[in-house]
Amino acid sequence: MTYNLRTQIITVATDLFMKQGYVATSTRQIASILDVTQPAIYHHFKNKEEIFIEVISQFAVEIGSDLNAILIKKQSKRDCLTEMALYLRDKHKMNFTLMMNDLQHSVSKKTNSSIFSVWSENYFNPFIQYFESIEKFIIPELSTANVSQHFLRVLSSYISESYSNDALDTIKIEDMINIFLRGITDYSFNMLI
Amino acid sequence: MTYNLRTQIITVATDLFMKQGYVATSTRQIASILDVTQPAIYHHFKNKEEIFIEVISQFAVEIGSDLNAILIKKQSKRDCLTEMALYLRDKHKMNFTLMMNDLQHSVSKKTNSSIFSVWSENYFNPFIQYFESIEKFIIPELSTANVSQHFLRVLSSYISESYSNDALDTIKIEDMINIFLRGITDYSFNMLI
DNA sequence: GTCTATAATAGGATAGAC
DNA sequence: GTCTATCCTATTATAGAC
Repeated sequence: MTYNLRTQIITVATDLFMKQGYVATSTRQIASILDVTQPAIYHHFKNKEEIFIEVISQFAVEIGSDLNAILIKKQSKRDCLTEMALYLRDKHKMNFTLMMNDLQHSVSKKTNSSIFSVWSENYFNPFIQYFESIEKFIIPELSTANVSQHFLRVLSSYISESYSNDALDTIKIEDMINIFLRGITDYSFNMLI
Repeated sequence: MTYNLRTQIITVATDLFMKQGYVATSTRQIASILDVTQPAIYHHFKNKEEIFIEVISQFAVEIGSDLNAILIKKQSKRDCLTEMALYLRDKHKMNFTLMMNDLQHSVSKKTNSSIFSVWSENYFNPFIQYFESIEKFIIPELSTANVSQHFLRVLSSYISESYSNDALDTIKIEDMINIFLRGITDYSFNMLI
C-alpha cells in the first residue's frame, strides 16, 4: 500500500499548508490523514520546517512555470494579468499575509530566507516581467518591482477563505484589476485634485 | 500601586493584540508585563476572549470617533483619504487579515460577530461615508461598500510589521492611494484595452 | 484581589522495540 | 520503516489558601 510515504506526506502537507497555513497545520493532522502515526513522519523529514521547505520548493516551481506559460500566450495585456491573477487565486490558496507571518514567527531565519528566495523567483519575477512589458506608468517614480509587489499585495487580500465574511459582498478579481489599472475615479477627478 | 488591574490589563492587552495579534498574545505575557501572576487576570475577566472583546470595543470607538473627525475637516478629497489611511496605519497596527483569521479560527461565533459589528460601525462606515461623497466612480457597477472594502483590504496589506521584508522596498501609502485613485496605467492604455 | 499549585490540552520531537 | 511510549514545552483555565 504505502508506496512512498515521503511523497504522500508532501502531497497532503501541500494541501493543508495551502488551506490552513503552516502553523495551523500539525504533524499529527498530516499523519492522521495518511493513517500513520505522527512519529512516522520523522523518519522522512528532520522536522516540520523541512516539510515546509520541500512543499514550497516543489509548489513554487510549478507556479513559476505556469505563470511563465501564461506570460507568453498571445492575448491582450489585461487578459494576461487577469489570467495570472485567477491562476494564483485558484492554485495557491494560501494567503500571502498569513504565509509571511508564519515565515517570520515560526521558522528559522535560514528557512525564511530560503523560502523567500524561491517565492521571489517563481511568484514575483513573472509579474516583474509582465509589468516591464507595459511602457507607461502613470506614476513614473514607481519601479516595476514596486508595482509588482503592490499588485501581489492586493491580490493576496483576495486569496483567502479566512478573510471572507458573510456580511460583506466582495468584488470580483476582474473588478479589482480594473481598479488597479484605471483607478476608481473619473479622469476629471484626477485633474482636479 | 495597582490602581486598577482591570484597566491595566486592557491597556497592555490592547498594545500586544495590535502588535502581535490575538492568538500570538498569551495571558502569561500580559500578566508578566504587569508583574502579576497569570491567574490574577481571571479575577477580572472570564477568559481571554472577554479581554479581546473589551479591547476591541474600546479601541474601535476611539478609531471611529477620530475617523469621523477627519471626515469633517476642510481639505481636499485626496488629502482626506490620505489622512484616514495614515491614521489607521499608525493607530491600528494590527493587520486586518491576521485579525480576521484569528476571529474565524480562535474565538467563538458569538464573539466573532460581536467584534465584526463593532469593527463595521467604526472602521468601515467612515469610509463608506467618504466614498459616498465622491460622485463618479469609473466602474459604475461598484457600490460605495465595494470600494470601501477594497480600499481597506489594500490598506491592510500596508499595515503590518510582519509583512515587511528587508529584501523588498515597499511603496509609500501616498503612492498606494495614487494607484487606487488613478490606476497604474496611462489613460491611453485604458482606451486601448 | 492576588497568590501557589495544578489540571487539561495540544503541539513538536526522540528512544527504542519490532 | 513504522510502531508504542514518552518527553518537553506552551497554552488556557480552575481550586483553594491567604
